[in-house]
Amino acid sequence: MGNISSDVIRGYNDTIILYLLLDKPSYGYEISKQIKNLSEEKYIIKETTLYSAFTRMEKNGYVESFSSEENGGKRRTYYRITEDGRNYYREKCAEWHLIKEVVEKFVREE
Amino acid sequence: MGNISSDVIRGYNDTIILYLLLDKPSYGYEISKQIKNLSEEKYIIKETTLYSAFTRMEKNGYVESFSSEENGGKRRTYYRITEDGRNYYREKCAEWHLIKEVVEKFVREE
DNA sequence: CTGTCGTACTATGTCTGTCGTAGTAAATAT
DNA sequence: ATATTTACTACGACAGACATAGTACGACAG
Repeated sequence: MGNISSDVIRGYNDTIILYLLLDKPSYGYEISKQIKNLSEEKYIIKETTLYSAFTRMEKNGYVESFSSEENGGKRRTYYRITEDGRNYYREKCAEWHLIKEVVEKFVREE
Repeated sequence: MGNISSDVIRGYNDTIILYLLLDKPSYGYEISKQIKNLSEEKYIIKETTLYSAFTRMEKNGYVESFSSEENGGKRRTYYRITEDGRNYYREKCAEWHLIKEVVEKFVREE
């Protein structure tokens, strides 16, 4: 339905992913499910978007990856948030409040 | 300070511009001043971003342009919002409420 | 034992919007 | 006379999202 356009969420994909890594490491498929569930199907991140966000954030030092060989199941790449990642997340949260304030001056309510 | 990154405002430039055209036609320089003032300097749109938004939106039929030769001053290109533009603006406002709801599930307050 | 579905990715190339840089030119202020 | 403000246009670069496609393993049904 009233689907979210990629341009409006664009600035927040990293934030959303980092949020889901705050408490424990996770991996692509799980993250994508959590986004879908937490947003109540309102936002479903594209696989390519998600995985390219991981590589980008690893390059920027916001997350680090490790492999799970064990657990019998399929091989997965887990990501763990770093201190830099936590700081970046906090900055993005602060920025969100600013953005909200600004955009709402230009959105007519009714 | 904590300046707004282009990625987060990206999806809203068109909306912001259209908002400022709702009541009367306007032109680049004026729009850019109004964005700056209304946002209390929190968001200053880049000239190139603004003018390319105009051309894009004209192509999409959201605005139409006309020239002011008269008035003695410099030649300006004015833009007037169309019916399609108004509809698009309304859709974007609705989307904003959705986005807000979604993003706030992933932003930690404190 | 075969095929389909769900999981868990990787690779590649395209598109769009923003931005950096630069330049033009008229009007206005100093 | 010169600098600043106004009002754009042109061009090229870049980053993030996306479409499309492909790989590969495990589970489970028929």
